[in-house]
Amino acid sequence: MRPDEGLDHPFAGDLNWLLHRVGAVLGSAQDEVARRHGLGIRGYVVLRTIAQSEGSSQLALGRDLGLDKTTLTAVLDRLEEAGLILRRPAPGDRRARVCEATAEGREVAGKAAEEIEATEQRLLAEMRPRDRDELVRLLRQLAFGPFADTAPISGSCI
Amino acid sequence: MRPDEGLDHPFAGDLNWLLHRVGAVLGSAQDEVARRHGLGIRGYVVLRTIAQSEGSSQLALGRDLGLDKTTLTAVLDRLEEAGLILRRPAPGDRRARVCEATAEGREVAGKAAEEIEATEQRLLAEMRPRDRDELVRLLRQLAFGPFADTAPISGSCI
DNA sequence: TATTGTTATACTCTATAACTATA
DNA sequence: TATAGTTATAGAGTATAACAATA
Repeated sequence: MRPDEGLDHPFAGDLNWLLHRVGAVLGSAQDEVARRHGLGIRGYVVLRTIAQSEGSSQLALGRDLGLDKTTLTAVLDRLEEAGLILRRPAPGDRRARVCEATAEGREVAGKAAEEIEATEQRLLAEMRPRDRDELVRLLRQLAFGPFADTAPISGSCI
Repeated sequence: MRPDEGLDHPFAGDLNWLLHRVGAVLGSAQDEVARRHGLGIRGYVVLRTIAQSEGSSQLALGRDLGLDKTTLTAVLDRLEEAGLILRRPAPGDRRARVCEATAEGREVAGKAAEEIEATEQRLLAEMRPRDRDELVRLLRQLAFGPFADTAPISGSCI
């Protein structure tokens, strides 16, 4: 890419547009992979989080991922129906339920993760690894800094 | 923010999740501003592009912004109904129509743009300007590099 | 009285395809 | 036969509020 590529585009300097445009291309490619594993990208994110965490409640899960509880209920319903997760009453608070991945759920999450990472590598093949890491570092700085305490946003594509 | 903030989060290293999370927080704040001007964030993006360009056809507009034609038709219908744009037959190709902003459309686009930029500055107050510029540069490298020729994606939040 | 989670409703958005008009 | 744009329809996703159970 030429260093000035895209500079004539009306939103070439607009952070929000760039985030959504790059996220849309990467996200739709990864969503396609997730669908081949019987999940959407959102189902994948939720399942993988559950598989990697130790029995967190639904509200805690929603806070971590920026999803509100009604959206999360629908996603968990599908994952549970597919036998990928279980919901158990939380020990110590009978209002809450904690989610656990089943053995099959962990297997699906792991296989999907491998393919989804490969998809990212393929799409980012032209970018220097150092730039990719820097991009992640800068985004993390926002996501876990000033943006960390934002209320859940459902229409967030994930 | 501590340098290791968020590193225990299951998706702290996932580029796609970070893009969507940061985009959701920034995007929903800017969408709220756009709504106060009678637009959504997508209507704002389309209107501003039209206001800054010289009579481009609808398909060209869609290609620039990554929107497909059916989505764009609906957005343009609302902008035209609100008196912010006009659609004229394209000179030289009577199938096509070119879009132009009205005086009111340019005024609304300009005022909304000011407030939307201020919103970004407020949310990014903690980030060094150099880092913000680097973030935009890296995203642009993808958006106008390997991602440039991706087909329109409607479910892209913008 | 507040919190966890579910359900119901209406609303918006999207995808697909069919369609008109023109090239 | 291909392209620019519109319309129709069905499906998915979302937001809001109300609700049950528990704290």
